[in-house]
Amino acid sequence: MSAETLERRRESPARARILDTATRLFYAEGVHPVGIDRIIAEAGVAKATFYHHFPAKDELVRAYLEAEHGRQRAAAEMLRAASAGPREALLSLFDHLGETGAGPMFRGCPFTNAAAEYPDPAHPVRRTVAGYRRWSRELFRDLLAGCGHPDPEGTSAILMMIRDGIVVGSDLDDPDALRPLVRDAAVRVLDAPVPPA
Amino acid sequence: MSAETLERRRESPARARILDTATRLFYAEGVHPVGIDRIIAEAGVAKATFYHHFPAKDELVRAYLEAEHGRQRAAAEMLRAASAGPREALLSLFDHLGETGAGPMFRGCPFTNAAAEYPDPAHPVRRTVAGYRRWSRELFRDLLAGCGHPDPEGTSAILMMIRDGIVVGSDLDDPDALRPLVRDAAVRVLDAPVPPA
DNA sequence: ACGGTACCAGACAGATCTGTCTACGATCGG
DNA sequence: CCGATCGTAGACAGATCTGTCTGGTACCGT
Repeated sequence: MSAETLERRRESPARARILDTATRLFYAEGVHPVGIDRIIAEAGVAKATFYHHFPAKDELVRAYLEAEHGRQRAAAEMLRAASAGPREALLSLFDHLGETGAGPMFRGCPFTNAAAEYPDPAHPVRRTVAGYRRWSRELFRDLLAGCGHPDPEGTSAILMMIRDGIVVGSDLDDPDALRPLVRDAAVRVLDAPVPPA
Repeated sequence: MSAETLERRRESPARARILDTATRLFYAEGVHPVGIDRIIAEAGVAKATFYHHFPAKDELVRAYLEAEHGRQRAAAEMLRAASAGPREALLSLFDHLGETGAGPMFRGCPFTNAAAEYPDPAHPVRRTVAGYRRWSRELFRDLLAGCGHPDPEGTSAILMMIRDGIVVGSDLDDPDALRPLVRDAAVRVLDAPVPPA
């Protein structure tokens, strides 16, 4: 198969319709409860077309998560560019997280939600989730290093805890009660004295 | 139906076998992927017996979560009793969380995992999850109030974020790297100056 | 004009799943 | 001894699900 063929296939409007529909349904209702039949019906696509673009449902799940990863990378890059410095970028990342979590369509983190449906850590979907989380943690770490934090490694892991807590809590508890605490939480972790250890 | 009948039914060994098996399988593999047929086969119980004790699968899921809630209540009470004061109790709760997360069978929080499989917030299973989270948050709040913290309300919500971050991270990232950071994270949140707000 | 590719429509196999049902044995209080 | 209850074993209906396959249409580069 030629490179142009692969390229054309990746840009196919049918493929885009499948991926858009899957993104909407997977995020709103979960992966396993949403069947292929439903996706192709709502995308207006034939079954053969679906299996032409995606060899199996799991590959569609992976593509859904990869696309989400791409969107988050772009959003993070925009926030970083609009911020005065690394510390402001970090804090606006958390503000953004709190705002997203208070939106009406928020249903938690697509990655952790998907991971909950794939118990096997060796599964390709789980590896995709792991890749996203690695990127997220490294983003925190690099911004911390950029603003001269004495412990970027450990603090990035603790910021990751805060991040997970915001997305889980915004989904399962009251997101409006959580939102005003988001920046406070990040600042507490950022400005706390690092233990001697 | 008499009160004794209900009591006998609740203590039935067949019911206990069903619940134990369901607990093991639901936690390890998720709720939807584990079918009734598999549960009754591994529990050594007839199908009619299952539907005699549980009107539907969702009720079994609820019972599984309620039982887990009970175990966590007992564990928290033990830790509280063994601690010198509320602050020590709080910190040992987090230590306990980190240790559990590093165990070989750890698969994340049973409640958030179950919630990820039930998108509808009005579903009985989701209400059960919400009840557990309310209890957990109030436990934090009361311990904070007990050790004279100036902002038990907001800080309990931030500790809840840390809690969620520990269970998610222990499942999806490297639990052994996370464990030494757990107490540090809790202390940073506990001892940070409360913003003027 | 022709071959390759993309696409639609839908039947189909084979394997799930939940929940109901029949039929029968064991135990135990009254 | 009798009726209620608890239990086992398993067939069954009805609705899923994934992935394959057939058949036909349309475009596009050569």
